[in-house]
Amino acid sequence: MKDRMQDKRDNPVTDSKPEQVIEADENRLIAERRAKLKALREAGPAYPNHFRPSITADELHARFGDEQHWTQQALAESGERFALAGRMMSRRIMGKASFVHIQDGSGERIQLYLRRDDLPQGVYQAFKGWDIGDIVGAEGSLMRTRTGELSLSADKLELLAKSLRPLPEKWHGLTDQETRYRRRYVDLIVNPQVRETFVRRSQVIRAIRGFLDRRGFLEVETPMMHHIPGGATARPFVTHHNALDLDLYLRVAPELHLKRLVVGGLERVYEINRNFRNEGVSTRHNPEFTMLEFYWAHADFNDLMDLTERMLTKVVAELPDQDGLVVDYQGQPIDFGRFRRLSVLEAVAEQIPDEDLVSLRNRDRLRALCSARDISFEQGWGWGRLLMELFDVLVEPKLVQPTFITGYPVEVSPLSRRNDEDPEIADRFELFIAGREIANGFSELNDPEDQAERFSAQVAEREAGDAEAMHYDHDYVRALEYGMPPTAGEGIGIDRLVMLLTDSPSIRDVLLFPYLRPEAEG
RNA sequence: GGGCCGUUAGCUCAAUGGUAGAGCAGCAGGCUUUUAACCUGUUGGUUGAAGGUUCGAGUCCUUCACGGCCCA
Repeated sequence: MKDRMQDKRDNPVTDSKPEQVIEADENRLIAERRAKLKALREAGPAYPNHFRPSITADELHARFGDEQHWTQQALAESGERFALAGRMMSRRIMGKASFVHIQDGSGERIQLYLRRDDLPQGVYQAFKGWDIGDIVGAEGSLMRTRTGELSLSADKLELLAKSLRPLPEKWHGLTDQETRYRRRYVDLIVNPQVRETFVRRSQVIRAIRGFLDRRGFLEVETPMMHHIPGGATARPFVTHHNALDLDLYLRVAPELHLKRLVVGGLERVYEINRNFRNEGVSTRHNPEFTMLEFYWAHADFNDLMDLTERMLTKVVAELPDQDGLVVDYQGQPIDFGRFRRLSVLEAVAEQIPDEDLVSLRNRDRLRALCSARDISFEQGWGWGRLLMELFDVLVEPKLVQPTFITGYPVEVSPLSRRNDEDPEIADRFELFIAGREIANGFSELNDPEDQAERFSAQVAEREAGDAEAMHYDHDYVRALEYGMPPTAGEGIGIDRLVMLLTDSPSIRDVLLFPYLRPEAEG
């Protein structure tokens, strides 16, 4: 394999004629740049890799940004030299001198001051033929311009990589949503807040890892390809293993594997990774998305709520540039310092004044309430599922501030442990913020016989036509039969959490490459 | 899946059914501290695709593709 790649490399790229590689969306601007590239190739290596920057733009601004201290005179006297490499974002040519803004790997910009007579013979002339978008290297000393802008006065300048495609316009930038998602690389170049969003995403995940690691949780990776999809009620993607001639499912959740690990004695485990669900695409749903799932032996769902509250508070507090625990999301303040707790029944009763905790468990009563609100339901549904339909419509959108909802019916919680006092209720909670489900956790069902019965019930639902119902996982039941310690487990939707913490209205804004239909040919 | 909106130059946007334009970018020239630099000149289009109505379609109609928002 390596050899083949080497062969390709030995084949000089200069042999290919630009005319032969012109693609459908080529235009005059690109053709002009290709002609310049051709001239570069004839003059020597067109894509050199020897220049090494000594500092980044953000470091320079941090060190020398103080205009009072680092005056033009102070900078001139220091005489320190720096090498910078970055993409040319704007250019102002004034005869024999020019100003250029470059943007480097730090994401920041810094101005270069170029004078023909300061640069080696011919370099300034060559520079005038370069383009915005080209990546350049410059070396020189710092100065401050008349208007006070920190700039590098360059006496060495070199083209490091030619850009063939014009960047979006400097003032309006790139605003077309489709192009921004399809060409995320361009979006990242020209829209600084995109970079900030993904830096923040990384910080959130790092903070979560740190929080769990400090508490003795072990990060693990479990299979993405499952023989039996399980761990969530969702339609899976199907793929095929050729050599084994076997259909496999992309996982909808890592849950059952992680709990096998708890059986095996890894009593605090977590995984932050992708799940795949074969559902619609919207501002809140992407076919692949990132979940944190963690399992904690000798703890229950109440411990999880406490831990989740502490984790989210900590994550928000640790975010750089975050002042306090109140985060603004789409114009509404969200207070990560206060978490409310109430049951599904209480939450629904709050919205329907005439009902109480007893009447809301009556199946016929719930049917009537659904019908009155044009909420469709199926004949086989019990009180639990009917109640959840009401909850989804009446309560969920109103849960703006962080709220733990408890008291989920067992009917909609096939993997949760039953409550000791009320066997129709699961020891489970979900966390809602900004009207969205952020986390789902419960005391795990570790009774293998109960679990076997619930799988059977799910299989019956499948056979009745529910494509989202779970399959029977015999090995998982077998694992439980070896004995799983009492355990609590939880999943947190990382993408949705990051949306909240980056004030992003769409999940696509927190995914570097969100799913889009293929571009039309031609 | 349904409803509404959108797709015009590289980018951001105009254009009563009547010759497709502007700004930026580009190209040529000028300018040795500019800041969306400036000045002069100038190139650039299969108006998302395919049909239809019309003397004439970017504009009206149909279908399709892709996207956005809302709903399921």
